[in-house]
Amino acid sequence: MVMYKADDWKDLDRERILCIQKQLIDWYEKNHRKLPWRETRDPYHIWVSEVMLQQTRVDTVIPYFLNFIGKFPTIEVLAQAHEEEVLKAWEGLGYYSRVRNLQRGAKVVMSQYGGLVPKELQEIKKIPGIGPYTAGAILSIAYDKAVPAVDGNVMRVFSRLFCIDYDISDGKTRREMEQIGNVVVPEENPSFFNQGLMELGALICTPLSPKCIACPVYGQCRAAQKGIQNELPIKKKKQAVKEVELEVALAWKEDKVLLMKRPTEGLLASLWTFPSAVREEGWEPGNSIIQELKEQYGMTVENIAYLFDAHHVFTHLKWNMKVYGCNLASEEKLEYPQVQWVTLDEIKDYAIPTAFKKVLNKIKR
DNA sequence: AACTCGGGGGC
DNA sequence: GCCCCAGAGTT
Repeated sequence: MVMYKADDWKDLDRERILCIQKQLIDWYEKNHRKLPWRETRDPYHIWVSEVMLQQTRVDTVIPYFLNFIGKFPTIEVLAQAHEEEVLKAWEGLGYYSRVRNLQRGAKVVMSQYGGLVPKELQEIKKIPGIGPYTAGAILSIAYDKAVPAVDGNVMRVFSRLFCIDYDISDGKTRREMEQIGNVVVPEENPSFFNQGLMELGALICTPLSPKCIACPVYGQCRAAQKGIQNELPIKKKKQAVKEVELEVALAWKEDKVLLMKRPTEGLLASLWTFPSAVREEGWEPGNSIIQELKEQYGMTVENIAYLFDAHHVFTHLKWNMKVYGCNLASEEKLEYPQVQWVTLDEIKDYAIPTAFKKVLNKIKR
């Protein structure tokens, strides 16, 4: 069932590479989508778009990108912004540690690189949040450097174009693919070439039912020649989803509800949520959250009542949320900055993950 | 090398 | 409801 070895690219002749380069770049020039981050060569704007696109589809990213660039138009502004405001601009995008890395990166560029995104691969990779893919994307798109930018789209295209059956969920496969990228990326217009590969993966060479009939490199595609484009790429790893019961407390004081800032590491790091606790095995309903409020903040719950259920599925985790209304002992003092009483109007200023937005929406109804 | 980290779209 | 989508940091 193996088609070609992954070192098949060594057999690629110059003529074939030139053909793929020309057809892809021509196709990209005629067919690429007009997107906000394609209107600029500002390496910072490219950087922001690439970090967003690492995790989210184009249609979702567009409004976030415009808002983010509007609020933080330069590296300097981002470096000096309050983290709360930065997180708020990322609210709903997910993977919140990435935007904290982005801001860390902005600070590094200001302090170590005179405010300019470095142009050398070795240097740009040192910046927090910039790995092999993002480094290649910024250098090729913003600086016209002939380096590969291998993301999931590109690995899928390569696996089909060259009939490579390596498991793309394996880390070393990406390094193999990067070697291929090094061979095929042109000195002339590496920007359009790399973006062309990714655009092809997004529009034509899609994960399911690829549109080979419209593909500019159909004639060069070894998988299509064999009719096995639907069997590629090979991807083995699958994640199991764990289910947990999460108790959530809606603690009211007059018209205000209690919010808490989550720890700076782990799931939904640094975001604001209602107090919550994973239900302990064998505990009475409600007791886990009562215990959490007591142990973490010295708060005493006077009474508690089950309100409703909500659900949220993460990649590897499902929360079955049990939402409780509760009253705290009246004399509770809040000496923790990570604890706030907030009106439903003020809540818009806090970065709240989608899982808890769902709970919020149920309250408002 | 294995694990962690969100949320959305297609069918 | 079940399937799919990804790249970077950490350990």
